Amino acid sequence: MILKSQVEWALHCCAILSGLPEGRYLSTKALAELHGLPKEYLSKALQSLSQAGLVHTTLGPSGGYRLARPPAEVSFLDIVEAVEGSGRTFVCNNIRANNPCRPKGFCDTGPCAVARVMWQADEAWRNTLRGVTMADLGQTLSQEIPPDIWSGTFAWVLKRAG
Amino acid sequence: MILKSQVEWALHCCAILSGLPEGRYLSTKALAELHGLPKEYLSKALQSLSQAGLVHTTLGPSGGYRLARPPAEVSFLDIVEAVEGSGRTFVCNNIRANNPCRPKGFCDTGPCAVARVMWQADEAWRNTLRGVTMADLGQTLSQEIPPDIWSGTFAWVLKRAG
DNA sequence: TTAAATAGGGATATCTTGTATCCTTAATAG
DNA sequence: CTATTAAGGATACAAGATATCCCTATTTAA
Repeated sequence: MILKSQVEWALHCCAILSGLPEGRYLSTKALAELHGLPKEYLSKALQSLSQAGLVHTTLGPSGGYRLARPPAEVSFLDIVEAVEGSGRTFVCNNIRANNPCRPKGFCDTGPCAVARVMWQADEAWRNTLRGVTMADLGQTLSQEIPPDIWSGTFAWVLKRAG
Repeated sequence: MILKSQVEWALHCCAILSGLPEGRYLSTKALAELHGLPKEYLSKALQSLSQAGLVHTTLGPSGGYRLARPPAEVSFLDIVEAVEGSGRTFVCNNIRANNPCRPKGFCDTGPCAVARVMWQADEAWRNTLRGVTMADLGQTLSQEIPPDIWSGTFAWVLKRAG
C-alpha cells in the first residue's frame, strides 16, 4: 500500500505555489522543470488539484497555477485527498457475513469491529495531515534551507511566473 | 491507496484463532469456509502470518494454525505488517534534489520536510494499530454478538479444529 | 504400513491500477 | 494572427493484486 508519486509531486508543487506573490501564476512546464518531472503526467496531478478547488488556473501565455486559498488554509490532507481520493485505506468486504453460523442479514446493523479499528487508524492518519498546512511547511523550509539557495529558487520561479 | 483484501482476511482469521483452546489447530480449509474465501489464496495470507511468527503451524490431518502468542500480545499492527509489509505508505523520491537552484548533494543531509510530515502521519496510523490487540477485539466481539450466535460459531470451529 | 490431509511454495494467468505519452480543443496574451 | 497555456480523451506499458493449479514434504489416523 503505497501512495502515488503524484502525491509527492502535488505537495512539492503546492509548496512552491505557496511562495508565489499574489496574482502571479506558474505553469506546468516550470513546475516540471523545477522538480525534474514529466510535464504531461505532472499535468494530471495539477488537474486533480484544480478539480478539488485547491488551485486557480489561467489559460494562455503567462498562464498557469496559483493557490486558490492562503497557504495557511491548505492542509496536507487537502492535497493528498485531491490526488489520492478521500476513500478509506481499509475496505470492509464484510466477510463476517459469510459465516455460516450467522443468520442472514445479521451483519447489516453496522460496520464490523475489525473495520472500526482500521478506520480509527485512518482517522489518526488524516488528523495528522489535516493539522499541517502549506504555511507550516513554508516556515519549516525557510528555516532549514540556506538563505542564498532559498532566494535563488525564489528568483528562478519569479522569472518564469506569469 | 487501498490495503490488500488479505489484510482483512488475516485479521478475521486471527480473531477466530484467538478463541481457539490451547493446543488446538484450525486448517486453511476451515478458515476459508468460515469466511467464504478462496482456500488457495487465503493460504498465502496465512503463510505470511506464519513467516512473521504470528502463528504456529502443524502438518498432516488435524493440522493447521494457532496463534503463536497470547491474543493480548498480537496487535493489529503485527497482522497488518505481516501481510502488507512494514514499509512506509509515503515514498520520498527526493525530487527536491532535482531543483536546478540547489548545489549537487545539498539534499543528502536528511529526509525532506514533506516526507517528515507524511511519515509522521504514518506513525500516527501505526500507533493506533499497535494499540489494539486480538484480546481487545475478542472482548468487543463477545460484547456485540448475541451469545447464541457466538457459541454457535465456537462450536462450529471446535468441530473442525484438530 | 498405507492413505488421506495438511502447510509450503513455485508457476502461471488475469485483472486492476499506476505511470507515461500523445493528441486535440478552447482560451488568452502579445 | 501566433504562440502558449490548461483540460481532457485515447492509448500504451509496467507493476501489483487477485486467483488458481500443481508438486513436495510432513504428519496423523486408520
